[in-house]
Amino acid sequence: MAESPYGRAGRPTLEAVAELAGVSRATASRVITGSPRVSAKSRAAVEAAVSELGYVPNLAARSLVTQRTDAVAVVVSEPESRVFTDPFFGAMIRGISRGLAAEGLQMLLLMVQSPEDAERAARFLSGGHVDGALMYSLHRSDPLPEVARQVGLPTAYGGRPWTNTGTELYVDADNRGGARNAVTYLRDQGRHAVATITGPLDQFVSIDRLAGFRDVFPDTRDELIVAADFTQEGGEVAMDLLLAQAPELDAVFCASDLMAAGALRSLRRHGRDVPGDIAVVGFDDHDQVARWTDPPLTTIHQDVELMGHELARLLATVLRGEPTPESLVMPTRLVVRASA
Amino acid sequence: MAESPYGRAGRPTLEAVAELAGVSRATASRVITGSPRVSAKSRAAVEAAVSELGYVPNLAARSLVTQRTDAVAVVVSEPESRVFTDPFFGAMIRGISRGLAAEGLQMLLLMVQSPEDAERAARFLSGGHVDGALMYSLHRSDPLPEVARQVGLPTAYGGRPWTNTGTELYVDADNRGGARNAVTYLRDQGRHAVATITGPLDQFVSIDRLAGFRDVFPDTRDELIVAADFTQEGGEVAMDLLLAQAPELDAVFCASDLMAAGALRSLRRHGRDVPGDIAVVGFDDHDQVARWTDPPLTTIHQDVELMGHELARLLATVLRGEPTPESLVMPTRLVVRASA
DNA sequence: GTGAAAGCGCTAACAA
DNA sequence: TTGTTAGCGCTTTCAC
Repeated sequence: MAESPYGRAGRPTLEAVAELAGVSRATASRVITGSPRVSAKSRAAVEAAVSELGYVPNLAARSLVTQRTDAVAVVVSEPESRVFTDPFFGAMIRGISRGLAAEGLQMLLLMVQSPEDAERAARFLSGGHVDGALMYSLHRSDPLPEVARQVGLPTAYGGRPWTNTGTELYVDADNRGGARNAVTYLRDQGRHAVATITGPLDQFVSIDRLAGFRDVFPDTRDELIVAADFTQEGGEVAMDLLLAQAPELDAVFCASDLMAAGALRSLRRHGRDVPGDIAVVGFDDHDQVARWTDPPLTTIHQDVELMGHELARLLATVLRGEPTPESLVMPTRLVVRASA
Repeated sequence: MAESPYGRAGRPTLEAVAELAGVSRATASRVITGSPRVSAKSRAAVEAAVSELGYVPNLAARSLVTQRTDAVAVVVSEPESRVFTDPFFGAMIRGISRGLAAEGLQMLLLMVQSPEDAERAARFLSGGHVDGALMYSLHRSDPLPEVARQVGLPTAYGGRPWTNTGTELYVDADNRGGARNAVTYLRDQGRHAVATITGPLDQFVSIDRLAGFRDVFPDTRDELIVAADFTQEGGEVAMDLLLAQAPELDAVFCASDLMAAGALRSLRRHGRDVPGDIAVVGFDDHDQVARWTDPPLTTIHQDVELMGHELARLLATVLRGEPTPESLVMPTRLVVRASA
């Protein structure tokens, strides 16, 4: 009796397909991989065999020889509470997902919440299971970019990365320009005691938005600057603090819509009218947030989904071996609603 | 000159480790895989070589021979807009992620939004890249459970699956009991024109919650039952409709907190007092929603994160080859706040 | 255009 | 305890 052309997992192997089609394994492989050097006859026979057997290539075997996996890891190392609360993450993943799909790449989402997770993720990234990685919302102490660099894994970043060899590929929003825009608008409205609620200052996104604020009000005293964590709760607490230590303020620029929503809550609680007493501007322009706050939020618009899409394209370009593309800085714009 | 013990990707192979440690590849492999049949001396030598070289096993090669990947796919086939808006998904993934991590399994999240995505996911699941799959929030027409069944991929479901061979493993909440509880509470409060806003009726979770409602009010007329889509917007529109076609209603049971939040919005717009004119009960008890609505939501509590965790454990048990565990139905309980 | 054969990097018998 | 050997399922020269 002949050797079984079925793998140990019970699924048909290329061997089985070749046998049924009456060709060699090599020819069957050529058909599967879409090589042009196959006769129409062989191709038809192999295709028939594939569908009759329900053959699906064993990806481990393939990637062992090709050294590729056609899969890309997306690393999100942020407390889960934020990932599923802040629309930013969803929009980013949506864009990445679509971009990757368009390039024929499978997206694998790795959520890293703890040092053990980071360890596991590092092993995964190093293990040759993916051709490249996408990382975003990185903090200064995140170890994964260094891991990727060491193992030579092609990586693209959402937001400017902390590692800086000058060769990192990234897609960023014009955070500084956007912030400058927002704060200029407040100033032009005649506000002169303008405060800001920043994100965590171990992220460039926060640093850049604060820099934009300072471009307009370089001499702002410390009482008007409070760092929070991009969450609604954080924004609310920060606003309480601002109100306590600088009661004369007449405007606040929040580095995210969610924090702005929290600030609005605090202001309502304190009986301050928005924008009458205090003007509020956010950053992000998330549909789910900015249009639903009371009053609706004046904010800086950025197209996060597009950023995710471009990020995926950038990495795909690198993976195809094409000349390294340029990093991208995406434009932002002010959207005026009722809060300022 | 000797053959290079470095793989084509430039990373050291087991061969290199073995050579540096002065042992055979087999012994090196034993150390890596944690076999006890190795002398302390060899073990030390191999471990030293591993860390000196920064060796990481090639997972494709390993899984080609072991037929395992130690990775599990989590399939979420729901419009992305819901996935990142409804806290349910985040909580579930968080629980799964922790459960899988505790079992030493890598989680791979596959988001399926379109038929092409489903196609790609099907190929991925069939390709031997994962040892098992977790699927939840399934609709009747989702093709992936059947794919998993056909290729014999161990799978566990969040919520009762539509495929029914009697052998499916699942973790579900006591949806019917919870709904019954909620509606009984409303009846006991003296409400007699009780309406309900259901989820999509191609999901068991919606069917079961509606069944619980009917357990208490079997003769409810059609005007008091409106199907929505689990979103806040859907809940709002559904409430508008209810108000129009059954203006006498004095209570409404919503099959999710998000829909309840939408209903509250509609009621406020129509100038109806909650709970004075109309009592509202939700389902889920999401921290991020139920405690923040105005008024805070009376709702049915379920521990979604725990469900995710148990789901992961169930699958891990199967993957270890242990006797198939029992499916789980998790308890729910009524949490009374201000809306009813 | 096609097949034979080599080998990707690893684990797991089987011997020693 | 250790090494030798035989593959896992696939792609890809290299001849024909």
